Amino acid sequence: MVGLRERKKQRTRRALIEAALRLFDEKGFEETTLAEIAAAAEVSTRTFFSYFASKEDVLFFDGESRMAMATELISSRMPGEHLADLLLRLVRASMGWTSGDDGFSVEEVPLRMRLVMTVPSLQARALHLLFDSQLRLALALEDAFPDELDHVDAAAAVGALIGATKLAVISSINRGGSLEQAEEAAMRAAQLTLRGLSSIG
Amino acid sequence: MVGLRERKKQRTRRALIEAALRLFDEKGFEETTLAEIAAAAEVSTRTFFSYFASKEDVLFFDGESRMAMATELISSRMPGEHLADLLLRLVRASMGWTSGDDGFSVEEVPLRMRLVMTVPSLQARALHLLFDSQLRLALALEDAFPDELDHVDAAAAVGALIGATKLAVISSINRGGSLEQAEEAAMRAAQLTLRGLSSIG
DNA sequence: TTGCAAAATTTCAATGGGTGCAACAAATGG
DNA sequence: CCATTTGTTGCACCCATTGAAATTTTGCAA
Repeated sequence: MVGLRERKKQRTRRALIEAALRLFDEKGFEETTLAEIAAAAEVSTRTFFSYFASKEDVLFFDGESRMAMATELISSRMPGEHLADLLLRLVRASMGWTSGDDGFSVEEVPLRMRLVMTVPSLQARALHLLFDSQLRLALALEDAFPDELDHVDAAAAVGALIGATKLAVISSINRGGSLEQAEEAAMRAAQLTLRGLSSIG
Repeated sequence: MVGLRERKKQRTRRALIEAALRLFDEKGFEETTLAEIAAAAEVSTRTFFSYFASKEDVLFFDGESRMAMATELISSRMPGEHLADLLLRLVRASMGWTSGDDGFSVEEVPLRMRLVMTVPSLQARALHLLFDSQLRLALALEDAFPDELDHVDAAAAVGALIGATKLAVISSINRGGSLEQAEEAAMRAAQLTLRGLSSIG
C-alpha cells in the first residue's frame, strides 16, 4: 500500500505545496507563475496539474483533511446531544485545527488569510470550497440527527452558523481588526446563531 | 447627461448581454468564446472588457441594481421596526426582484440558475458576488439600527439569514427539487433563522 | 535479475481569457 | 469648425489549462 511509488508522490506533492507557499509569500500570488512553482519543486509544469486542479487549489491543500475531521466530529454525536451543543463543539474544535495529516503547521494560516483577503480569485475559490463543505456538513448533520432534522433544518443550521461566523470574521478583519479580534467576533456570532438554533434540534 | 454617447454605450452593453445569454443558452458557457460573444454583439473582443471585467460577470449584469434595491429597502426601516421584521420584508421583496432598471425580465432566471449550478467558475463568481453583497448589507443594517446593533450583530444577522436560505435552496435543488420547492425551502430556512434573530435587535 | 505492464512524468502544441498600448474614430462643448 | 475628451479597435503578449504522444520510472512476477 505505502510503496515507494506512493511515498514519492507525497514527496512531490509536498514539494509543490512548499514551493508554492514560499513563492506566494515572497512575490505574491498573481506574480508567481506555475512555471516558477514547478521549477522550484523540480517537476514539469504539466505535472503540477496531476496534483492540483488549479493554481488556486494548492493554497487549500488541507481542505479534505479538515473536512474529514469535521464530519467525524459530527458523526461522533453523543446519544441525545442537542444540535446546538454539537455545533458548538464543532466550532470550537475547528478553530484549533491548523492542518491535518498533511503535516503542515499553523504558520501558513496568516499567509493564507492575507492571500484570500487580497486576491479575488483566491477569495472566490475559498468561498466555493467552503460552500461545498457546507453541503457535505449538512448531509452529515442529517445523518447524525436522523429523527429530528429534515434537510431544510440541517441546511439552515449549517448555513446560518457558518454564514454568521464567516461574515463576522471578515467584517472584523475588514475594519482592521487583529486575528484575535476576528476570532472573538467569530465566537460571538456563533453563539448568537446557536441561541437561535436551539429551537430546532 | 443622457447624450448620444451614453445611449450608445447602453445599447452596446445590452447587445453584449443579450448575445452572451443567448449563446450561453444555446451552446453552454464554457463552449462559448468571448470572440463569439463580441462578434454577435458586433464589437471587438477587446471592447467586451470595457463593459465587463470577466466572461463570468456578464451573467450577473443586474447585480448592482438588485443591491441598490436591497440597501434602499433596509434604509427605509420604519421607526421602531424590529430587525427580524425588516429582514423578513427584505427576503420577501428580493424574491420578487427579477431585474431592475436593466430592462431584462424574469426569463433568464432559470438559465442563470442552471448555469450557476453546473459551471464551477460561475458558481465561484456567484458566491463571491453574494459575499460582497452581504458585507454591504451588513453595513446598511448597522446604519438602519444605529443604537441597537454593533457590527458583529449586523454581520451575524445578515450572514445567518443569507447563509441559511442559500444553503437550503441549493440543497433542495441538489435533491432534484423544483424551483417552487426551493423557494419553499428558502422561506422556511429564513423563518427558522429569523426566529433565532428575534433575540438580537 | 530480467522483462513486462502499469503508472507517472515530460514534452509539445494549442486554446482561450485577460491586459497594456498606441492608433483611430466619434461625440461634445465651445 | 476646432480642440478635447471618450470610446473602439487591432495587436502583441502573458499565462493558466488541456490533450496527446513519447518517455521514464516503478512494481511485480517469472
